[in-house]
Amino acid sequence: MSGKNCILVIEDEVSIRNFISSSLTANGYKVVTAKDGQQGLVMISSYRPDVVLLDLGLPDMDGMHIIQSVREWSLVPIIVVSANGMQADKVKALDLGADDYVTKPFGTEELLARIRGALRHWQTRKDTGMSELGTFKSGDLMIDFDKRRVTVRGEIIHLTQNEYKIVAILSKYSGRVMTYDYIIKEIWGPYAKGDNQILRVNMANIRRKIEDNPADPQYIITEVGVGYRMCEDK
Amino acid sequence: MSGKNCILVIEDEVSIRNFISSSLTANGYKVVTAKDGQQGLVMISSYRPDVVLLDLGLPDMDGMHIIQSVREWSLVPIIVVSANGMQADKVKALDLGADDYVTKPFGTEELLARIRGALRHWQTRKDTGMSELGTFKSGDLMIDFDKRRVTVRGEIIHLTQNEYKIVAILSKYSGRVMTYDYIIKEIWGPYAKGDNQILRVNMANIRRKIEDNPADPQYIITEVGVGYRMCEDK
DNA sequence: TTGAAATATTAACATTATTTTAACAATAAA
DNA sequence: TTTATTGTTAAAATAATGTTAATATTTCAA
Repeated sequence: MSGKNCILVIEDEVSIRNFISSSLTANGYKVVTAKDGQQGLVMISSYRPDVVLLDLGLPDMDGMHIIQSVREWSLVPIIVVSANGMQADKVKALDLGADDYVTKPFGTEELLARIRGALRHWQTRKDTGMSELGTFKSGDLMIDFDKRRVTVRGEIIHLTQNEYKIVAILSKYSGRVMTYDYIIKEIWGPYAKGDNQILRVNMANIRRKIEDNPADPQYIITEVGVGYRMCEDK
Repeated sequence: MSGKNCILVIEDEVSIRNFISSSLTANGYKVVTAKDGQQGLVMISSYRPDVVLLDLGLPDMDGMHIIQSVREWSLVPIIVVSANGMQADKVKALDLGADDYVTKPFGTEELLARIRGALRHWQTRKDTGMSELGTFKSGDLMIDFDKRRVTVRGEIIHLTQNEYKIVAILSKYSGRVMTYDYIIKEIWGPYAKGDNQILRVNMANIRRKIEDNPADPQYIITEVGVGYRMCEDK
């Protein structure tokens, strides 16, 4: 990795901007900031940051609009910063092409983890021309996409077609939240009914098969109101 | 190696039969004898010896015919005993599937060496299977791609053209799920009808031939909705 | 060439696996 | 607490696969 990774922080509140800025700088990132959407869009195109941290609650411009604009010409990872409880916003942001989100209030560790995740994904997408290798691994869980085989501690786990598809989607984008809607459309097609009951049943079955304690899942985490997230390898 | 190895001696001359029999018994082998071809064939199928010692000059039946008959259903090592000078016979016997030969007169040491060799080959073929390029092995199942020969526990399994192709495809990519579509296109060409009925019938026939319990297959596993998978060697 | 044997294909039905629905329990958010 | 969301279970409905037998088709030897 040559040089520091550059993070653009788009955030109107000075205190939060400073907090993020110093946290990231202290951890070896180069940081640039923008105090509103207008300035943010300009800086994305001029600075070409490696990651964008975007507060959804900006004064001058709807955050969704920024995501949309950027996605018209760039795939730079966008991590959305949203106020707690605004679940609908998270879903919408992810749908529009945001890569991940953190909820206020958040700690440095969480923020750094998300940024690392975004950078890693971005890197592999650039390196391998997507198609992230033939296997996924997280803890004792292993997925061999070539063989279409899932193992936990070496034991072969049998998954049905839909179960496998769900796990495959989640692990392909591990570390990122995949919205219910996205997963459902991916498996049952665009005309599937909006309800996520089937997905819930499938998830229960998957967890029964891959988790030590399905009531306290370690691999697939629920993000209430948003979707599921596969943990990245530790 | 549990218990003694069993050697079947097919030989019409009493003196030679007794000589061989006592030599082998003295060296820890279990020996059964047959005095003609007819009796020999019966004993191979009933006693399942580990090695067959076959005199080519039998009164009732051409030795070549015995080799041929046995090779239709078993790979048990056959050591041919031939009169000196019958070079053409040796070649023909080996072509038909004999494993080795000794020429009369022979000594105990030579005979024992040949038997040990045959047992060793047989054992490694059974144990490590593969090792030799061009073969596949999983459990008791062995496939010799060069000879186009499939055996289960040493017994030769006759597969039809299509059955063999299916097994060959699956074992070539063992451990990986091969989709119905791929297999069908591979065998019946790109314009085969999409239905997999034929494949299902073929699979039923294959399993009846190679599986201990076709209702609970150990070698070829079905991945519902996807395809079939040949188990990797255990 | 013919006819028996082997093989391939088709069709009908049995069996099994998966998906979906529904009712309710547990948990998290407001 | 109250409500919304998610988890869980079991039964019903659906779909996929296995199995058998009858019917073509091919192969091969006389």
